[in-house]
Amino acid sequence: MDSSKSWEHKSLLTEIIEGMELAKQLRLSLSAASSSDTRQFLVQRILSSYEKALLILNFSGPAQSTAGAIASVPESLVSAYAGPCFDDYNKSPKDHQDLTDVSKKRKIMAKWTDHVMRVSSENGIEGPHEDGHSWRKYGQKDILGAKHPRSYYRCTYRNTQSCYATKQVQRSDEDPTIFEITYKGKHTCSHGSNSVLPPPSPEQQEQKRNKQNNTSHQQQSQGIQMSFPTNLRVDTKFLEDRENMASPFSFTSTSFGSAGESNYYLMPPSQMRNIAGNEQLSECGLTEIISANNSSTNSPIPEMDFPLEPVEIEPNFPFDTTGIFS
DNA sequence: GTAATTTGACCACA
DNA sequence: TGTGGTCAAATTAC
Repeated sequence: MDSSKSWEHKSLLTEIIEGMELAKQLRLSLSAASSSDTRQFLVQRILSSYEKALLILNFSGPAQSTAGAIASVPESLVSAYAGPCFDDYNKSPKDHQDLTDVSKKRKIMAKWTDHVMRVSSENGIEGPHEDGHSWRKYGQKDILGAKHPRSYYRCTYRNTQSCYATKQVQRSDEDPTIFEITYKGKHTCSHGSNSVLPPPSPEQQEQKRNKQNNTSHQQQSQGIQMSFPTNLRVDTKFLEDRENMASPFSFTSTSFGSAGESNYYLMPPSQMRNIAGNEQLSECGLTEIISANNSSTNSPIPEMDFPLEPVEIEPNFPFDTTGIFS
């Protein structure tokens, strides 16, 4: 690591640690009935701190570090962003036609990629991700050069609501606890992230079948929101810069809908709201998601509730900074 | 009984 | 022709 990288690393750590400290102060402030001005000030400071950290990431080389952070965003978030307006940018009318013509098989599939992310399961169980959508597995294929087969999922409501969203899940060769997930298409069904409690994902169902441990049961009974801090960790390696992204993220709506073949997200909704603004995001259907995320502690979108949950800012929160920023 | 998963076969693309 | 994506019958789970 050269000196500039080291400086960035240090600055990032400083900003993130400051954000944590401020969040703790805010928590104390909330419990201590301090003035709303104080709280707002703390919130502003927290957001500012994270903005700076993200800015540093943005300047410090696109694909590696920032993409790593992207992978830390729970799939649900990314998937949600990928929803309403996420994929029309690269589909021609013919593509839309083909989507409804199953006999054409994979004619257009090569151009379908919406976004790719990697999620990691610390306990190694299958299915580290839950995105609020209901998926049905329709195939599995051994991929040349890959140690693990690739699984293919489509929306459960493909037939009933003509929802043609699909995803591919592949276990990483290097780290079997990491899953590379590729989303394709958009959800047009009404059973997505807005459902009160989504049906268990195929991965969760597999967990149930395997009965590997009690954790999955606890996750299900307690709500999915708790599964992120416990089961997911930041995948610092993330994706290679295969899409040659000029910038892995920007705070404008373009990064959500028309940036290119693939899109990578690294920000929790709260950050996106703060930086991008609701007006722009709403074009992609983000407002609904974000407001839901912030509107209630009993969010109907449990997996959206990750940014400032107490567990996230506990002192023992697994800030694996060596992995994040290396 | 219904829904989801598995898996071999088929098809399109490079 | 090999590979990846999808189909669909058979199987399994609930």
